[in-house]
Amino acid sequence: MSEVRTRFAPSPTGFMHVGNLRTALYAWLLARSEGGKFILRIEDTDQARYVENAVEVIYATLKSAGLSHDEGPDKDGGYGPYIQSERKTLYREYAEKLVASGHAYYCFCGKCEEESGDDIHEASELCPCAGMDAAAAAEKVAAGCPHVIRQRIDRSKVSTFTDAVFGEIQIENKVLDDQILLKQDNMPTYNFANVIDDHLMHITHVVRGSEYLSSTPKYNLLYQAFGWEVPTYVHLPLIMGRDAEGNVSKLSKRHGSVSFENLVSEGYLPEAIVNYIALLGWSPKSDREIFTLDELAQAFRISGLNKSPAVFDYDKLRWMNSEYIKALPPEKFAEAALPFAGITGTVLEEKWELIAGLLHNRTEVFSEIPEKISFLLTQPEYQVELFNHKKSKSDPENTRADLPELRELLAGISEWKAENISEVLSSFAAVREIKAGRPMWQVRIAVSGCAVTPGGPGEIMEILGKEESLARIDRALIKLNA
RNA sequence: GUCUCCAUCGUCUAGAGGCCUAGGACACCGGGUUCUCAUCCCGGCAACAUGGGUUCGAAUCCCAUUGGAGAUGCCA
Repeated sequence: MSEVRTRFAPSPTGFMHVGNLRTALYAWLLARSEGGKFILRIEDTDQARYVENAVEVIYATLKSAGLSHDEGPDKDGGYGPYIQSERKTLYREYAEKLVASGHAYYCFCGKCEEESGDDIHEASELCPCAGMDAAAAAEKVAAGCPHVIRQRIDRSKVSTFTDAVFGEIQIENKVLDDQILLKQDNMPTYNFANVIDDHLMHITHVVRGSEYLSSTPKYNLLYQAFGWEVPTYVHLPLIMGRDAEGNVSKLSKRHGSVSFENLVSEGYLPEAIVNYIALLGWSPKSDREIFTLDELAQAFRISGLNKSPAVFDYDKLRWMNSEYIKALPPEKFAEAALPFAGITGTVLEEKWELIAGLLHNRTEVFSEIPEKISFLLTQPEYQVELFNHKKSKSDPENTRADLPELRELLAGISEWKAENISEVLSSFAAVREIKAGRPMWQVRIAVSGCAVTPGGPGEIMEILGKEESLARIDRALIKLNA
C-alpha cells in the first residue's frame, strides 16, 4: 500500500470549531502514526461566506495546536494549488466530463426543489432538465443561459461501502438526490470539489465527521463515474453539546464556547484542549488520559475510534486544563497567567511572581484569576460575622480583644516576609496556648475581608506590604468596635 | 415524513462469549493533611435501554421494540 495521505479541509469561516479541530487532529494523528503526509486544503467555494483573514486563523490555530502540515497553500507539495477558489477551472472541466459521459446534466430550473412540493426525494426526479436532450441543453449553455450541473444518479441500484469506523453501510440509490456539482456561479459544491481534490491530491484516507456518512454513496458514485479508486473512509462520531433544557445536539454556539480561539481566550491551554478533544470519540484503550501530541501519535489507532456521539464536557476540560496548569513550571505559569490577571499598571504588578505562586495550584482556567485576587487591590466590604470560625475558635469578640496586640506585634517585624509574619502569629498563639488557627483566621479576615483567599495571612500580608496590611487591620478594629 | 447511524455510571470511556459481584477518569458526596481555600491522599455514590432468541454460559452475537443523533442546501 502506498503512503498514507490525509487532509484537513476547513472552510475559512474566521473561527475554528473544536469539532473541526478534532477532525484535523485525527487526520494528523493518522498520518503521523503511519509515517504519512498531512495536507491542508482551504475550501473556500462559498463566496457568500468569505471572511477576511480567515485563512490566517486556520494557520494560527493549527500552529498553536501543534498540527504541522506537510503540504498546503504555504507549502507546495506538487499537488497545488491548495485553495479551491484557485482551482475553479478544474472543477468545470471535470463536471463537463461527467456531462459528456452521462453521469451529470445541465439544470436550468433553479427552482426545481421549491416547486416540487412535499416529497423532496422526488424533487430531482421531477426536474425536467434530467430528461432534456443533450444537444439542446448544450445549446442553451452555449447561449449563456444560467445553469447548474447536477449529478445523475442511477436510482435503480443499491450502494454499499465500508467505513473504517462504522463498518459496512448500504443505501438504496433511490433516496439519493441529483445533487448539484457545479453552482450557478461556476463554483463547485463542497461535495464535488472534495472528490476531485481528494483524488488529485492522492488522499488515501478521508477523515471527516459522521454527518457525511449518508451522503458518502454520492461521493462513491462520482469516483466510479470517473473510474477512480475510492479512498478509505474514516467517519468520526459527532461532538454533541447539551443545551439549557438538557437536550443534546451537534455542538454549536448555543452550547457555549465552541471555537478554539474562544477557549484559549478564556484561559484554556492549547495543549489541554487538544488532549481533551483527542479523548472525545477515541480511546487509547488504557486508563491513561494525559498525553502529549507525540504520545497521542504513538498511541493512535483507528480501532480506538468510537461510533457513538460524545458530549462535550466543560467540567472535564476544566479538570484537564488544571492538570496542565499544575504541570507548568512556576515561571511559565506566571508568564501565561499574567495577561489574564488584569493587574498591569497597578501596585500588584511587581508582586506578580509572589501572587502567581499562590495562584498556581488554585487555577483551573486563567479567566478565573481576576476575581480570586481582586481583594488585594481593593478590600471588599465585609461583615464582622466573617470573624466567626468554629474550627479555629475565632469570633468577633476575641478578635476585637486580640487584634490590637497582634497589630503591635506585626508592626514590630523588621523584615516583612510571609514566614516572619506567620512566625509572629504562631508564637502569639503558643504563648496563649490557643490554636494557631485563631490568630491566623482573625488576621487573614482583617486584611482580606474574604472567607476564602489564595494563600494564608502571611502570604497575603507580604503581598499587601506592611503599611497597607496594618492599615487594613486598623480599619478592621474600627469596624469591630463600631 | 424518508433514509442512515448509534445505544455501558449524569458525562468521557474500558470491555471484542466465561477474567465482570462491569474497570478508569470527570462531576458529586464523605474523611485525612493544611494558617482559610486549593493542592495532595483515602473512601463512597453511580451504568450494561427493554423484550425475545443463539449458547453450558451474553454487556459482548442475532432479531424486534424504544430512545437518541445525523442527513435530506446553488453550507461545509
